Amino acid sequence: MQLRDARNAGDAAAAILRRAGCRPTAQRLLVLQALGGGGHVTADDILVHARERYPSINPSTVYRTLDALVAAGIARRTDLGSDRLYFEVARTHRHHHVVCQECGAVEHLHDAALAALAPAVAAETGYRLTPDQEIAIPAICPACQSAAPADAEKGHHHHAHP
Amino acid sequence: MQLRDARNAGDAAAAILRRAGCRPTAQRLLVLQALGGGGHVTADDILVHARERYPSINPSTVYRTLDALVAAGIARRTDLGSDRLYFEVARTHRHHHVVCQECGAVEHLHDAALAALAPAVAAETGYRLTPDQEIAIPAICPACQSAAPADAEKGHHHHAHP
DNA sequence: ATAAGTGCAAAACATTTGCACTTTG
DNA sequence: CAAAGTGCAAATGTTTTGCACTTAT
Repeated sequence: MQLRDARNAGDAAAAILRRAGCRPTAQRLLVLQALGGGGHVTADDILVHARERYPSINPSTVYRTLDALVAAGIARRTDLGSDRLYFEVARTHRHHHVVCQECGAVEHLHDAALAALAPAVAAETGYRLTPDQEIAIPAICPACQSAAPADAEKGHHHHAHP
Repeated sequence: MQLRDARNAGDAAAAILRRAGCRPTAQRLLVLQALGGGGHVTADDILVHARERYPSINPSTVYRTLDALVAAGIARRTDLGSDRLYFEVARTHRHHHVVCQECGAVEHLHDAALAALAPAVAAETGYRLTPDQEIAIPAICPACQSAAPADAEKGHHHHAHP
């Protein structure tokens, strides 16, 4: 049945969880799987994904699992400028995000691209950039640039989160 | 009584409201006044300020007034990376924000300081920066740099919003 | 008078928490 | 079995909304 399937499919995932001191339950494997796409997802995205295979899973469980994964350094909580929290698999190297204001698409930006920022900020304000926080940069993605010359008001496409 | 006082003190403010097509009520003048400090405040900050002079003012009124002021271009809704919304008086020139992760202090950053950013973002991702969105940059303010060498965990000072 | 603005109570949200029950090791 | 994890229901905190009442013009 579903329980066993989920557990078998996620041998590597189970190991990841164990290493983090978490018991590999079906629910947690599904959360990890939803995160595994490499994209940026909300708790609700994860819940929806998990419910497909495990309908009884509860939001609390998703939130608690995410907390545990973040604490274990497996997941990362990311502010993308909206009112909800986003989560992604933790990467080893720091990166930032460009977020399309039209469709919500998100891309990574190497830390190096912001190299010039720290000195400029320090010079103007004396503030020092934190070495581990990510910066969310509102922007327009290439697809939306060509698709919608200037209709900011109406037809928000909202492609899925990439 | 309070009503008249508030109204007299805010002749210029009343004019601002009228120009925006808003009737200058005591409540709105107080919202404007709370915003007037030039800082970044939450709806609740404004509510607290307004209640000092007008105890019966309601959160809904603050929110509705802020909506109106934002729509009129008088106020600006600003994402400072927290879970609540911040508001400030709209400036004519675009600027960004550095936000101290230790105490919450906020400073402005001239758009020019980010001049190098747009080309770097375009080169790496193809995304184009939006001309009117602000970027919130998490950082550590000078005061917190010297005050707290490395106690990220405990003594969060949380000075008032500047 | 008429439209705009207000207060209140209730709803909408995303997220958190207390607690009893179930699962894992 | 004990500890960890789960579901459920209720609470949280911020923001929004419906509606009847008040105020500004």
